[in-house]
Amino acid sequence: MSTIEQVAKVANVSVATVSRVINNSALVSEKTRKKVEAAIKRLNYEPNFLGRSLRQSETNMILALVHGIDNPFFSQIIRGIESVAHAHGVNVLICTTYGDRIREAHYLEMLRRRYVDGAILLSSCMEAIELDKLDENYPIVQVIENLPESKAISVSIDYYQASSQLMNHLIANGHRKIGFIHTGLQSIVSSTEKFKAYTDVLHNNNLPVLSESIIYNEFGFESGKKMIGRLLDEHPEIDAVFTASDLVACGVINEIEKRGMRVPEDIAVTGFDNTIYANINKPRITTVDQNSFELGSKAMEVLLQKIHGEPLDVLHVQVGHRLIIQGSTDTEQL
Amino acid sequence: MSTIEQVAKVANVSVATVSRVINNSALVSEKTRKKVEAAIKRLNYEPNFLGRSLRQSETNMILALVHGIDNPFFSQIIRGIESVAHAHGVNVLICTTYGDRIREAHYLEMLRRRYVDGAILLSSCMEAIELDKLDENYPIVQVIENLPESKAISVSIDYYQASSQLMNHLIANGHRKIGFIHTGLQSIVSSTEKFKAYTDVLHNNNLPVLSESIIYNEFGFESGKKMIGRLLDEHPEIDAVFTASDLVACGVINEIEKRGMRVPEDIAVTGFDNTIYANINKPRITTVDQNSFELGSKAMEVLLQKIHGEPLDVLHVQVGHRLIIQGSTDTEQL
DNA sequence: AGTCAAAATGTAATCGTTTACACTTATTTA
DNA sequence: TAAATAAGTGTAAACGATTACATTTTGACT
Repeated sequence: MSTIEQVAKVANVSVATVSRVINNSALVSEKTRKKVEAAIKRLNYEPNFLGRSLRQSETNMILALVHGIDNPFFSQIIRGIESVAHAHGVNVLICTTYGDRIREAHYLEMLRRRYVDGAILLSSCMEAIELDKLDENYPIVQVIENLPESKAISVSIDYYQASSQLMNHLIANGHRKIGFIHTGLQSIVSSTEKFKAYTDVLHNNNLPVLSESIIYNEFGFESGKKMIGRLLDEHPEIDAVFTASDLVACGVINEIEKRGMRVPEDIAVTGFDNTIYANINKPRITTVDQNSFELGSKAMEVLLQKIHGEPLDVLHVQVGHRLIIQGSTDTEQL
Repeated sequence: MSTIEQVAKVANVSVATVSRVINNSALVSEKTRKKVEAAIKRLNYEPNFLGRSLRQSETNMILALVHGIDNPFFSQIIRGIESVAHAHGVNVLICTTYGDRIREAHYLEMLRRRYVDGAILLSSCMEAIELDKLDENYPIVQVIENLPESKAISVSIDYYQASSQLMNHLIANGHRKIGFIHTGLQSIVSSTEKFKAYTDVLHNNNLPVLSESIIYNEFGFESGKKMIGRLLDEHPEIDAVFTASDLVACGVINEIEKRGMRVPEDIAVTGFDNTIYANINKPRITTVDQNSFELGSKAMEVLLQKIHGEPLDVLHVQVGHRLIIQGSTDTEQL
């Protein structure tokens, strides 16, 4: 590989001049620019990132740390991140944690070691104290999840309100025995807010709380099947189920139908996130659109501000959501 | 942030000694090691990766370049890559191209600029010539797709054989009017091999070729719906459809049922990849398991060999596949 | 032609590491 | 005890870029 020095030699100029050409400095005559460009082309030269970044202490790369990449909801958020990042000449490196604390910490070393200029955390599994410590020293932003005690800025929808709307929709459609399927870590906000809305709405309507509250850190099809099975065994009377994600709802519906009941006629089911899963299931699943693309782009905008040292007045950025009523709760939509 | 020099000053030793401690050199006495470690702790020092990498010209990071991250088949492959990488202390940076040549080239700059030690390309959209040029200078490996004329090593299953098996299965089940849904770029091997197998098997059985050959670079639900629509308009007689991916098969089945026909009784449908989509659809979809995890781990092993300059005798690594017969082609599986 | 400012170029320090080599001790060996 | 060896440490040169500052060249103006 060729270096700036070799280019300088070939073009018969100094390394400084070559650097100026690379960085489009105005301080270089047309003649030498031509000469240098020819040399660059001849040697097939590409500036070494490490050298440059070391000197400038910025890399124009950011880290998007995500639980796993096969969740279509996450991948939409990442598209949002990328769109803003690319518009600003910033590259996005996606790394996966699969909920593993050690691996998460390991990738976050990239911040400390100046490999990236900042990080966006999608559903981090850190504690508030660790997060705050990181936040004091490096530009980071949380999306979807936010640790309420933490001072690190976060971007998400209003889970409580969205969940309340879903619950009110179920009640308006005549459901009285509504179950709740708990997935996701107990500690994360999206989970607790959903559950809080669920119980609050029930209480306000003098209805019973029927929840399967074994906690999984899983949003999968199979865990949906397993948990609705348990819930039905315990509460065969339920006529509706609130779940935390579309894929879980798919599993729930699958198991309900396997047991000979119909959705939505016998039991209505709601999902969350408005992913492809909600729309390829038969019936389509009533869900909440989180504006995932906007979640991502907003998060990236905030991160850029932090990177550039601009002051931020808010601790939380809220994005609007949209209720999507479909066949899994409403026969008219079938 | 503190530097190695500050640590050296605090510990009252030279930077070389600090470096030795960091890198666990045997050439340092227990006493000084303790002293240096205390200083490191006190200053909260973390080695700057850029400095180190610049000097050693290796980063212990590799790039996984992928079309998009929401394809569960891809994400399984990436898990395979990660598992081998992490076992060797290598980090995996995932970057997305969405089939955009320019963006792909842009991320591949990371190779040239020494930001990563190597790259794995999942369904690259480069030309063979470009790819070969890259391959001459940097460690790269292709997975799934491989450009036949290229000299860059690749890892995949035998698409031709897998597709033939699917076709023979359909014919064995009595189907005679079998359609083909073309998705993916015309140029990519997985597509062409599938189509070749399709036509070859039909010819061998004196059956007609009925294909919808508009080419999309899309493996989506909606494109499946659209294309089966066109195919049915033109060939209402078909009794089976071969598709290139599970999600496309979902769309195809959805549209068939919307038109009042049943799967598999009226029309049998096959998918590809054995993803979650094949298993949440009703009926479950007959498909081919590509051993995606193994595809990824093999690819990473090969890449490590290339990075370490070990000679490789083969140009292509083949991984075994498995036919999965399910309800979408076989009433007995319903 | 001589003066001066502006433009173009070069020199060398710098970023934070690693590491070859030189040097100083401590330990063994004859 | 002196010489030879080994172990521990330090010095300074890399790695490949950017950039403040110094220097040279150019061109305009008197």
